Amino acid sequence: MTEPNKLTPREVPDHQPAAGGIAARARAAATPQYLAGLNPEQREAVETLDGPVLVLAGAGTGKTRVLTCRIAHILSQGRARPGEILSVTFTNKAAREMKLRLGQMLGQAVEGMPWLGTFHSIGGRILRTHAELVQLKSNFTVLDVDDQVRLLKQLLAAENIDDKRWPARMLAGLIDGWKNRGLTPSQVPTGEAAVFGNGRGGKLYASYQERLKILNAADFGDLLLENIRLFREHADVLRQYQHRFRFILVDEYQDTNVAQYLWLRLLSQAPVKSATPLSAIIPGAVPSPVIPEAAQRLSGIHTPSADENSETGVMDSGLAPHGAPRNDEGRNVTPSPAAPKNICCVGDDDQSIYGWRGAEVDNILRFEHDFPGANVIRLERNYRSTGHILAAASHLIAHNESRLGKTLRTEDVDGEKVTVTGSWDSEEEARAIGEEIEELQRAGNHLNDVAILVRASFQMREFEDRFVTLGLPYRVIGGPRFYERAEIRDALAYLRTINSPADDLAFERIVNVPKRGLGDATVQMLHDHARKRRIPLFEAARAVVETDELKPKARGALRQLIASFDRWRAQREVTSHTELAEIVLDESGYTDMWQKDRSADAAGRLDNLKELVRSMEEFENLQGFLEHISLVMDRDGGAEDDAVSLMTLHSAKGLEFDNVFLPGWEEGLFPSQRTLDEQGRAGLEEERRLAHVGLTRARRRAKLYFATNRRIHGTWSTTIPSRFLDELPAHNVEITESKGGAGWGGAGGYGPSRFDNVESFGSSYATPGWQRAQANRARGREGQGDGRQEKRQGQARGGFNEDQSPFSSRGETGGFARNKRGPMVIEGELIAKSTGTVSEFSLHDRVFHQKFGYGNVVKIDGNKLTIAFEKAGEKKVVDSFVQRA
DNA sequence: CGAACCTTTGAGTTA
DNA sequence: CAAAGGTTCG
Repeated sequence: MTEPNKLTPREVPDHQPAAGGIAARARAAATPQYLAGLNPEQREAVETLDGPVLVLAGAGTGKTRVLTCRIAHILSQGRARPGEILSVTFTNKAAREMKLRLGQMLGQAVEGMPWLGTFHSIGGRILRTHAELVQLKSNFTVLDVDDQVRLLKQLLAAENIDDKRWPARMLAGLIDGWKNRGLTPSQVPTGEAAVFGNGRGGKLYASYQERLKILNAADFGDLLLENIRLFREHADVLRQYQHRFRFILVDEYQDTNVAQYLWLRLLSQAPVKSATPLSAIIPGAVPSPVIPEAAQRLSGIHTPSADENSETGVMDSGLAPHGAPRNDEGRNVTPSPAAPKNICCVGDDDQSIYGWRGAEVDNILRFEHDFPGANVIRLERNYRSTGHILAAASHLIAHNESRLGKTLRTEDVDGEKVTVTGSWDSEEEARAIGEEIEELQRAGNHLNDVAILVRASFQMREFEDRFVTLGLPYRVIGGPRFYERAEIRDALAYLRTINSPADDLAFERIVNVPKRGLGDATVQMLHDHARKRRIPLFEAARAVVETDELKPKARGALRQLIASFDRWRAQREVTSHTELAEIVLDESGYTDMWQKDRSADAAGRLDNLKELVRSMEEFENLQGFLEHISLVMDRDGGAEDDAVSLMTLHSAKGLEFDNVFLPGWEEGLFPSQRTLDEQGRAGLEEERRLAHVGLTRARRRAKLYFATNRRIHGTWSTTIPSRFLDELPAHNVEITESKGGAGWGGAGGYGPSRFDNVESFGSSYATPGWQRAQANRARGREGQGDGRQEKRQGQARGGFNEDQSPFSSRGETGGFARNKRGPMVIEGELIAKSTGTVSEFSLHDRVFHQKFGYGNVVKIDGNKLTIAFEKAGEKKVVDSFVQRA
């Protein structure tokens, strides 16, 4: 959660004190400066240090600010030392942001907060300290999803389970889900354990955990689950931490899952004086109602909601999942031996968007129950968005039933209305947005103040293509994590194999990368060998090369590989770890492999490898590097240049921009059909919260889009506008025509007209537009054949009659691609945009492009080049985007 | 063993 | 449509 990356005048009431120097700290004794800029609610949230506090902080209300000020307050009041404050966030980015702000606030007075970090990094850290107690060694490896799946595949094979019918990925998902809910193998409800592999799911989970211990490895879920197990089984260790953490702060509390909840609950309990059975604190420790509750949920048995609404004050949907009975007596109302610690959770139930990852909105809805005597403080003053945007967002989210209810206020001007624009298809949508961005740019806006937020990442491509053509700089935020990229994982696998010869997964990953002629057959026989003698793969390999079981070729290659590793391990003693990494990548032929690779991303991969080596410098040694890499490595930043940000709605949480474009508001895509199918009404509400998050990212302009046709799985289908558009308050919304060429709308389109019936916004399905759309969809189903034809049909349906359409008379004789609309306009735009300067490239030049790879120039038009790419085909690109190859 | 070709399946969000 | 998995042939 990163709050303002930029302070606007509107945020004056929320203004950050200047970095606190000595003077600032001297004054802190009187009215600390960090308190001065806070509004009364914020101040209450900062100053209420004792007992449990829940801060319900709506979007843009200064959540991060409250958290950091609170820490500053605790420290300056002398209530705790930095090492006695546990402060957890979800992302590294949020943790970094808080550290940064704290540093600014307190000067260098604080060396740093050792226990400020993500759930996973802190969990991992605690686990390493007590690794032996959970059958691990302190240098255990954190597995990524890839390793997990490969391990599970092996287990499936061992059990003779057909991995077609029972994919390893599915099992990985199930196990992950169980871990998210804090369930060890023995605690998984039998019914649930049986759903996989003809009843063998539970068994597989158990053997997976066993294998992890043998490999000295933990997966992400273990970082918390094993922590919980540690605390449960070793009360003395738990007590030690309970004692240490005098204050606990939790960011994004609405996103916590059951495991995180249990973990927090364990830690937030004051030290237990008498021998209180842990089961009194942790329901999961003994058979307890909480697990069955979750079990019912997953197995699809929805128990009708008991009427506990009056108790909790939560408006319950009456439908699962959130409406499931709460079993308060079982869960945590058990009288505690001591009052809960000073725990402060900050969150916003309206921004809970990680239900699919196991987050329990219930955690925040139920806070007052869990922590009796809790102070609940609402932050409702929004310092971010204009009136219209805030009104639209509030009205939308008001359609949700499961919420605590907040009313965001702003003192800002109304500003521009939220716009809704319909386009013919996703291409036109991208074109329209591209144009609007250029317009904003011309009006003096920085591209850094512009973001496009999509529901699903596949939507990004169209924008990227468009921006490349326009020469509009952009950056994709999120995307695959740095350490998830193949080349990084490969490099790490080499280092892991050096560091821990028992890491079979790592060895297996690189044994034939680059190709050494050690294929499946060889690996299989190594496996057999290893299993028979109960030794790691690497040792098996060492043994096997001494026999003649392998063909000479494979034997030689394997022998050489083993010799290399022996050499590297020896060098480890005398070389720095960064140098070693370079040597390894070099001598293994790995960098060579990519240098020879002619594909578009090869250059980028080599860069990533360099970046990896560079990042190693921050660590003491190889060991330390490997311990943290999987938890700490983040996406590459590079936010220096002025560029449009492109990301998913999920990764936009915590950010804000002056101008926010929200494309793809169509049924099926947003709200996502899959969420609806899987989660029903709760899913719809989560999607709506996502919409709310999207809107509230905008400071000054929020622009929504929907397209009538979209390519799904490669085929075009007709779509209908999202119901969320119907749920916007008409007063704050303006319907505009798509600018990306002749509009299709007019009297016949459902764009404008669906908002004619101004007062009927609440009853979505009654609007004329909705009905038309429904009818349209029904017809659209008839002929789903050739996409192009589909489009033409749709065009007629969309409401053109021949006279209205500027292109209809031209038909297909105009000499333009049939499915390209308004090519003249585009051409004109291109020419107009052309700088006129003669390109430094000439025909047939061989060039390289970051995204498309190698190609030849086939046409030059000012600074616009048409290039035939070897892989990507022919594309029109601005010359500054390519370099001579 | 591995490249080349063919078939199938799947595109939702992530620490 | 694209990636991933399977099959075939050199």
